Amino acid sequence: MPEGHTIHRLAQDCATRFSGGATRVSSPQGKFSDAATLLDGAEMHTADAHGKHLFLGFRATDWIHIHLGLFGKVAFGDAPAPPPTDTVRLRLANATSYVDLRGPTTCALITDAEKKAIHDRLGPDPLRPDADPAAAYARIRRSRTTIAALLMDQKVIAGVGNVYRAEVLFRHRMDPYRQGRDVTPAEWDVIWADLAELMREGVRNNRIDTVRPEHTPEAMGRPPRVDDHGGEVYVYRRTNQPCHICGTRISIADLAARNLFWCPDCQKN
DNA sequence: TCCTTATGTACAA
DNA sequence: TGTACCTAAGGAC
Repeated sequence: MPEGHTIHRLAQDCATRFSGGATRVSSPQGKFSDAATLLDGAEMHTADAHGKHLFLGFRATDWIHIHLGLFGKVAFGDAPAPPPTDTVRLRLANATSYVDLRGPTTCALITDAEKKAIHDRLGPDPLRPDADPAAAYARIRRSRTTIAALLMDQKVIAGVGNVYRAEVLFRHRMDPYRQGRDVTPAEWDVIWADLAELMREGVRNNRIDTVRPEHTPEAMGRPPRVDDHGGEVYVYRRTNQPCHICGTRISIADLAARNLFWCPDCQKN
């Protein structure tokens, strides 16, 4: 479930389980073997997240840079760690815990300078305390690109993925095809604040829930949603199902090679 | 057993 | 814009 909230939660859990003390580092699958050998036995002193990027700090200037991509998965467990399967790209283990990383787009050993370059090319992350929403709006306000595409652009805002994109636009009744330059400062302020709150809750619960209390299945007298992504949502992956608010069937479209979901009746502005 | 799908990104043309 | 990459689950046969 790799949107930004997943990565921040991952950073927290890595810090809880592995900071302080030696960490065994290995790459059963092999693609990270050389770096794993260099780091094996060192202490993981920092776990930092920016958008969908995770950085695990070892020694003075060594970082493991992880990006889950679309398929990457992480599994934590308590010691003793079972024999790894042959798809485990990275395993960290200590006396009490282990974590296995599979299928990431990126798992690489990088330097401080390379880490900084990644931060520099990413937009503000609503989950980071240093994030400046004005920096995101500065790009949005002069763009003719649709707000749906801008929200997915990690240079504009870091950490938002396809679920949060669809859901935040629905929550503010915004037409996904509206051009960035037609989004007002007041509208952006509200969207940013809402994203920050939704994503913080996502970190807490390790899942995405976006449905307001008055629209929950219990409040609306409908059956609870069952979806393997785990959360309760308005439009994401609800193609042709009735909108929770107005009953119109949810639309799907292809936008920049990703699925876009929205209610054509509620989101006309 | 094969095919499809997925919450993502980078690079080539 | 198209394609490659990484993995696993679910459904069709």
